Amino acid sequence: MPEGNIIHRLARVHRRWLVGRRFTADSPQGRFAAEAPHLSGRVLEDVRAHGKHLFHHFEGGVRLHVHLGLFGTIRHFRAQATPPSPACRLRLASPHATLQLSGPQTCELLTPDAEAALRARLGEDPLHADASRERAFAALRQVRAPIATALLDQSRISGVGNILRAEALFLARLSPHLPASDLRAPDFERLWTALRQLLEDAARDGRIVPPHAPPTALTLPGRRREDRFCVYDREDLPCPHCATPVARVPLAGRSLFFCPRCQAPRRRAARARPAPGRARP
DNA sequence: TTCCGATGGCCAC
DNA sequence: TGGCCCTCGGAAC
Repeated sequence: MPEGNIIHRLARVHRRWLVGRRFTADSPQGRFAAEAPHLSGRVLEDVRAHGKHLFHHFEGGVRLHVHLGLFGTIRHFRAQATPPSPACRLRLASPHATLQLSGPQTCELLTPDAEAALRARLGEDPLHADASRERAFAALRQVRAPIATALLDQSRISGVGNILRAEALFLARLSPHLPASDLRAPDFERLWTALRQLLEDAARDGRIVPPHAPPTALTLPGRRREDRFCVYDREDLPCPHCATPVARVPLAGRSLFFCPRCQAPRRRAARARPAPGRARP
């Protein structure tokens, strides 16, 4: 269930916990059986995240690239691991830790050059300390499609998924239908700030909880998932800011959630046209 | 027990 | 734009 925050959290945990250990690798499911021997016996040297992509650097220049897609999960075991599910694509085991990866969209070995080429195709990652907001702004402004569509384009900004898109546009009070090419600098600043805030909080806490989520978020027993969010998955529930029912519309095959009032399209500035039949002074 | 939808992304048309 | 792949939790029966 990954957006960029989850991947960065995984990278941070793996760096702290797994780097320096030597692993054996196998593929209970069999679909990584040909590659697993190339990892076995190698020491993990580093773990990096870029957007939704995770890179494990093993000694000898062997890179494991994982993209969890919509369904992928990584299970961690500090000591005794439970038997892997039949769908477990890759199991990495050391005496102190075991990882079980299942359902990834991508699980492959890369050379350092191939990893660099892949990362070069990705947009700025707001979670990278050296991310360039100027490049991100310029990349978004090249898109004529709605900003909601542009935000999911990983070659523009990397790591934003459907939840972050909805919550960040809401926090920035931007209409999801605004053409990205019409984005103004102050709009982008609010959007970038919202993205960074949501991603950083979620990477630390392990889940996305917007700062202005309804007061029921995470507190009431039996709470529903949608109570965690301001607009995502809250169709017809009141906007936490103005109580207008949250709208849900399909956009490019995904559900888009927004408040029709707080995120109303901005009105075009009225053109200065001289009144008919009246001379200018 | 069965079915459905989901925080992605690729491909064909 | 729609179909498809990957897996699994929870809703529906």
